[in-house]
Amino acid sequence: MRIVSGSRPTMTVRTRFAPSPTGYLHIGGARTALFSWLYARKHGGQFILRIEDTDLERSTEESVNAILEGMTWLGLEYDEGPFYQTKRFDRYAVIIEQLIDTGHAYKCYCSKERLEKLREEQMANKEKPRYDGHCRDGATPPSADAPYVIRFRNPQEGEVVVDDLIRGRVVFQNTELDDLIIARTDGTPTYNLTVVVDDADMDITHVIRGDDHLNNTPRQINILRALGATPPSYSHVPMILGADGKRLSKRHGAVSVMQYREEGYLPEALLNYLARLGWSHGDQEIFSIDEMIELFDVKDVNKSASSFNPDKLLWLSQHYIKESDPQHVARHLSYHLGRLNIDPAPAPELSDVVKAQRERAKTLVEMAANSTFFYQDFEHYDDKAAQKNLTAATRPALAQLRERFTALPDWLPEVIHQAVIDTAEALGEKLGKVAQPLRVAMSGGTVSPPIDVTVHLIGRERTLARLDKALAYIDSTVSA
RNA sequence: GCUCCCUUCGUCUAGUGGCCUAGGACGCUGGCCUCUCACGCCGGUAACAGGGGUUCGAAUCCCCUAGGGAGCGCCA
Repeated sequence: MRIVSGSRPTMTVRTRFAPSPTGYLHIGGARTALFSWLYARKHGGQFILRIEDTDLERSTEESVNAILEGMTWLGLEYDEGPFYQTKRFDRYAVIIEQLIDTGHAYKCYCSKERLEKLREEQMANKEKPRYDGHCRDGATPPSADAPYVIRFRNPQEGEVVVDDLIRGRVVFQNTELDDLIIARTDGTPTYNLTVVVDDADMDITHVIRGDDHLNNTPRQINILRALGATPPSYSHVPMILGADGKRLSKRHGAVSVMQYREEGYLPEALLNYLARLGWSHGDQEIFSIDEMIELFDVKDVNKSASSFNPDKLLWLSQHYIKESDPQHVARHLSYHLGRLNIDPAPAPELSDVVKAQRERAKTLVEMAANSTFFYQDFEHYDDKAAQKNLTAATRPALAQLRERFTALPDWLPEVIHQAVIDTAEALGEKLGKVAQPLRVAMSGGTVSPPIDVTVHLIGRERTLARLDKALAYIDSTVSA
């Protein structure tokens, strides 16, 4: 017998993301979710969110919330769900009963001790550890109330062919598969059963998931067939490695999606990065969400694992900060300013600050940190900056700037710019000799947007006050 | 150990027998621009894991080797 998985072209595409709530939404899961979401969107189908919480020991509500929060931040909205498997136990029980009735499943009374011993022996004999079918052909209960699990009676002959959309044709011999447990001693169903029942019940047409599930696929197809259901199409996406080529873990830095928000990334930057990790469309690097939906195809996903490259993400981050609508960036930036206890409500307009800063920040965290002086007076000058720029030699320039600024008819960048140039010319100095001291007086340090833009944004009143402060500072250090 | 999967610059990748003395991007790097920091622009660096075939011709097809990974749970 040959069992082949295939797609059902006549049905509308329905994909799902099915995380188990045992932690936050991580990068790998987010990419799988993204691919599933893109595929559904591209084909005008539905994307379903299903929480696989059958492991009562490890599943937590906090994890569920963290996953939901991550999905929301990324903008991966689902059309149905979230469905919780723990709320479907009755349904699984019916299916398990059905499998027993049709002879596709049986009660197994083997003790954990026996199984453990069996496994050890097989390992010692260099065999693949697997269930030996002890109870497969009718076991007599050790006692009337003996505990038992339910096992799926896997075919012992033939092969299962998985026509994976990413890996191509993968063939498994049924002789390699053993009779897996589908219901625990306490009656609760296990993963391989619930995933199959749900995918069938929810009419999932395309299963896109991590390739750690590839080896489970033939078992799931066998259960599906026993149920008389048509297997969905499968796509197993390779895993994401850390920058060192090792499995991604906490020590590689951020693995949680929400941590990227904390670190100042725009969701579209992360999405673009994740999309390009394993998937490509020619030489194109930048994809808007709409372009991804239009161009994505699971067939174009690579077969090999890829390493996470923080530098490239940073590049994309800067790209989106630079190219996105300033209002949009401002909304995300205000979150980070809030974390610095800065209220961007008073002047200057935050989107104007974004326009001034967007070419010199790779993340919103960086932009927020470099923008504090627009909203708050700084306490101290940077030592080196002050030593070099706030001196007796630069005092005349600052004094003259104060005079000219006071007299300006309009407070506009062009006019301010001209005033700085005029000051330099009047003193016979190069522009930098005037602009840089002014910059330090305005920002407390040596880095800021173009000086005219900076001064303009700070506003006349505060500009004059900061010039006064700088002049006083010079006087105090010179006389000291 | 067994089964399954993977292998192009440091990294992400293009490439589906001739367009490849292998293209793009990130990074690194030389230069230009410049009021700081940046942005931008121009240039450079660097790869088909190894070995056998098939073919007039192979990064592309086949085989072997090596390396990496996943699975083998009353986890998902």
